[in-house]
Amino acid sequence: MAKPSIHDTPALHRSLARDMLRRWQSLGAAPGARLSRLALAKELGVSRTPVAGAMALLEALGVVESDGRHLLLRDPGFDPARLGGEAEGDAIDAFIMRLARDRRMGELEDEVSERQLQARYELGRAVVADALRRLSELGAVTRNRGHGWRFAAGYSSPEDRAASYRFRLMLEPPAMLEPAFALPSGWARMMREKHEGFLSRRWGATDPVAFFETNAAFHAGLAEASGNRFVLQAIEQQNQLRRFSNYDWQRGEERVRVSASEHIGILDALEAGDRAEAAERMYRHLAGTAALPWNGRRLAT
Amino acid sequence: MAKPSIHDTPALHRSLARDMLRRWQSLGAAPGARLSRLALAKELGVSRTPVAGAMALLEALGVVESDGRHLLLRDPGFDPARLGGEAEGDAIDAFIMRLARDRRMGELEDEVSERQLQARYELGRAVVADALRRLSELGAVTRNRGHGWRFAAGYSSPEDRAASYRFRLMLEPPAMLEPAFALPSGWARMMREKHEGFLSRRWGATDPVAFFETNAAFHAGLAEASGNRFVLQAIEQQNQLRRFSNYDWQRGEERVRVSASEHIGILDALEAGDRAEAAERMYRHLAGTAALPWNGRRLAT
DNA sequence: TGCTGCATTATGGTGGCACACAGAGCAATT
DNA sequence: AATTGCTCTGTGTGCCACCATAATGCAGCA
Repeated sequence: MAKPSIHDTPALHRSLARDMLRRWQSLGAAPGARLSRLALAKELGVSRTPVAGAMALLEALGVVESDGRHLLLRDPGFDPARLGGEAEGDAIDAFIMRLARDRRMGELEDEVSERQLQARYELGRAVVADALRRLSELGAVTRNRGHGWRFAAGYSSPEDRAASYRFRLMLEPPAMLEPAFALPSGWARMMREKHEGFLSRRWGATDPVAFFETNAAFHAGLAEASGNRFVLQAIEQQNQLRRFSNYDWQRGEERVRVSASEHIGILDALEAGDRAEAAERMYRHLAGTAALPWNGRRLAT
Repeated sequence: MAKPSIHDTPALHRSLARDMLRRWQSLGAAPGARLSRLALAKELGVSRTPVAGAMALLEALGVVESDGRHLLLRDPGFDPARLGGEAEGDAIDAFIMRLARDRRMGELEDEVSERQLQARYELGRAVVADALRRLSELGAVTRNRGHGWRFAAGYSSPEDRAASYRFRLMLEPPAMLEPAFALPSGWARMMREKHEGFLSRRWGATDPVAFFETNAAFHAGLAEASGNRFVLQAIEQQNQLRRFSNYDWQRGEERVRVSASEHIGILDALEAGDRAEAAERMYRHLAGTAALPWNGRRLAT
């Protein structure tokens, strides 16, 4: 087991290997090309050490060959996805999601201490502390004045929910009218297909989560297309908040169909080049969703 | 020196003491009133231990008197500000400000390691790491893939500056039209006085910083009045970003006068109850400021 | 000269430990 | 019965050392 394997290899090495592979493919590099570790290091903005590690990994996979001293590219067609860990969601993100799930299930008290969480989830101090800090920035959790943390009670309250929608109403429609607004090529088609999937398939048990993520990606994608990083940041934050707090997850099939077709309508307008119409539809979409009665139970203050 | 003094007393104790003092004053508590530590603890959402500490502090200051067993209120008029540490700016905040200043002075490289910063500023690792993480959330600094951090080069770039203003243009005017919008009583008058100070006084050397903070407080105050916590959060983030990156700090007297009078104009409209007019003026104010040529030097990419 | 392997140094994440302090139970006091 | 002092346990933070790994210097080589 001394050979470098895909697993148990430093994350940075894998990540660099993936990046290089992608770059070779997009540049159409031919097998047999000579590679310089030093040049690669400069290109990637990193020192030679991790580059050497990445190349060792690629050599073990037969993508690259070392004739003692020099590196030769052998199989540039290797699928980068096989290097795994693509969306190596932060350990912190993963933990936040577990917290969200357990909270939803009612398996987690309102008031917790960092130690409890450390023990319960078998995590290091750093991860727990970071996650709590991030959640507190979202407003999902607050520090007690003394010890411990408290999951914000009013967190999924109707007031917060309304504030969230009003906030998005201020941002999302105008974002589509930004002068720099431009969708990445292929994005609209990809999104459309995902949404149509929800309309044509029968509604399954795992679909609520899948639809939530599609929905989040839709809104984040449009925010990104606005070209304004602050808008993107704000929308991603809203997504994370909703992901954590379970807004809307239980919306039910009927409402999902409505949402999906509204999204598709927005895509229609965008592809027709009518951004004003798209913004208008976005406004109605958000306002309509906001006005829905919400079936969450009201927590005690 | 064994007596509890204002200093070297746990921050929580001081903070609780301040809170209680404020509450007594706003409730108009009379001297001689009996106090129960247990009741106070419940009120403050904290255990009896820190409450006891806070009361010991107040006793040392003569605000409260202990007849062996019971607590009596003696001097409810004591000025809470004398307890000091009011805006006990996080060590982290203070450090961030030092970084900002040194960066502005060009005394800090583009690329730094945590150790360097630790050594240079004689701080613990935790403070440095936290500060960098917070700055990275603002986008002011980014992690290198390997080791080290890099101050975002394009950070005060014209593009980012424009994005920031466009973001605020989307939020701030509509925020003033929110149905729940309501200014705290006295806020408008207080703000007006501050601004008029800048118009009437001669322009001094320390005024740029003071005006920046007044300006930030003005915008944050309006955001808060909107009643939407997401709006407030976004605006505060923008303030912190601008504070760090030194947008506008060197605007010069003439421009400050214009800004101050535009702010006063907005206050006029609000006090007249004409929020539509106020929002319109806010829009013009932001758009006008955004269009200013910016005299910052452009950093190399 | 430009690159490599090897060796050295520096970095940042992690875990253990200690300390100051918050929380909570209990007997005593009124 | 309510509240307090006392005490003990639990909590979070700072400090330190360790370790995997990234950066870098250097001699050798094409």
